[in-house]
Amino acid sequence: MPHTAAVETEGRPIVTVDVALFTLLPEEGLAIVLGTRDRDPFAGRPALFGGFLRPGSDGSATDAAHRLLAEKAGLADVFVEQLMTFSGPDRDPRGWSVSIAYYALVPFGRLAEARPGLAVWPVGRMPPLAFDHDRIAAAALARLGGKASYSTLPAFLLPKTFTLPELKAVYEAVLGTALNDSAFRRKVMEMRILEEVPEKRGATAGVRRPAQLWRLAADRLVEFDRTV
Amino acid sequence: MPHTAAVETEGRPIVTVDVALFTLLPEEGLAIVLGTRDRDPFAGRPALFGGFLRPGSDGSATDAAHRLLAEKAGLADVFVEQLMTFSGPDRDPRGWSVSIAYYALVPFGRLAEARPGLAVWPVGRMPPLAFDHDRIAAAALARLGGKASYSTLPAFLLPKTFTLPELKAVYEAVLGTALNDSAFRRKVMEMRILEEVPEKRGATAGVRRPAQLWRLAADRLVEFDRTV
DNA sequence: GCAATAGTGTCTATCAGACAGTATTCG
DNA sequence: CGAATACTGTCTGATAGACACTATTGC
Repeated sequence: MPHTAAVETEGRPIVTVDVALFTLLPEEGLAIVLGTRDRDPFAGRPALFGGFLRPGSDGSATDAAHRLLAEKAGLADVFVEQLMTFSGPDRDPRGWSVSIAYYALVPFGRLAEARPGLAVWPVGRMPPLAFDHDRIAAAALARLGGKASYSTLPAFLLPKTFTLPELKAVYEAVLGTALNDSAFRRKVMEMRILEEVPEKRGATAGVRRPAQLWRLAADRLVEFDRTV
Repeated sequence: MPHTAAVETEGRPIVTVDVALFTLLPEEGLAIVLGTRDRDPFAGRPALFGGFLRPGSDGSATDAAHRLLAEKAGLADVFVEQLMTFSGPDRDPRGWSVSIAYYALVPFGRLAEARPGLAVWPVGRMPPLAFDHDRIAAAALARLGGKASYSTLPAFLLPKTFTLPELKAVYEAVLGTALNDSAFRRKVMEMRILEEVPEKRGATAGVRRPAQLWRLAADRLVEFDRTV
């Protein structure tokens, strides 16, 4: 007789996975990318990319997060990290529910390949979202801001190669504060988190000196023992 | 027909809450407090304090964590914080499962009021645990060590009132490294996280000067913008 | 050469670690 | 008074911020 006999099958909560996707707008800074609820509850409302966990086809909640980003945002190979899990009787009108929440970061340029119809809002003026997604988005933003200063997290909002002024700008956008230029360069160089790309970014429109291109030395998120 | 098939096609995963409880042993430092599985799977094996989430009676997963600590460890009013959520088809032999994991901290003295029969193991030599609880315990330890240096977290391993040498010792135990005495005192004082208790701890056994007693100024966890 | 941005060098203030020195208790 | 631990003061080295300075491009 299998162990499963003892498993309680009544009274299990709804289990969903919800992903708060962020990008960096060239002008307006950090922004959230949202889908639209296509059915009740909250039909028509902007929402995180979410859906039911599918035991059987999903290998883990993280797999589900990637699947949902592919299905609902049209994006594959995006940086995803677990945020935390929200739960309770009232957060979903369909019943007692658990949401395993994730945040994800995508470079602005990659939105061209995303599903059409996504909404992008600067994080300062987000619309009201479905369910308790406002709360999840706020928690994701807080985590982003907290983790940015001691990790390579903000770099995942940039394309694979980037210049130091671009890297500094994205740290400033996520941290919400200006950084000292020479100190930033010094620390980033001392921490050896970057690899030089043998190429420079030529002057774009205006008149300026082209900047050295770099890429992350490690493909994964790296945490520092100090601050940028 | 095996029950597992029904479980997985039924569409909702098993949802449990598991709590890794830590304490501070007077001699051996940081230790984990474990229960014993009283039924299959893993009957007789040491395990975190865990059980099924109970929608209907639990108001949230955090409520469930407190309930499980009360039921299985006999402890109420313990510091509890969400760690992260583990999931997958193989982590529980009963089927595809989600575990919302928490860590909890209790002063050693309070174990006197706990349920008898709990096992306490220094974190350096933990036995093999049921399910994937080893992995959860390792993640909890990593989080503890990471968060200790910029928060009041370690203080929740001490009784309500404590001396500065005791506070320094618990930071050292959790961080696994020695701290500079005068720098520690300076920083703790500058951060104003402590309130003086108008009392001193008299010499216990040996010969020594009694130390000033303090308590946390805030009842909740406080995070710093620097390191201790 | 000028404008504009990229990148460097250096001074200084701040903060953490080292450690000597003082304080307070018990026996 | 000596031993032991609690606590303080001060020196020094490391690090971050400020900011002036140099470098490299387009026009």
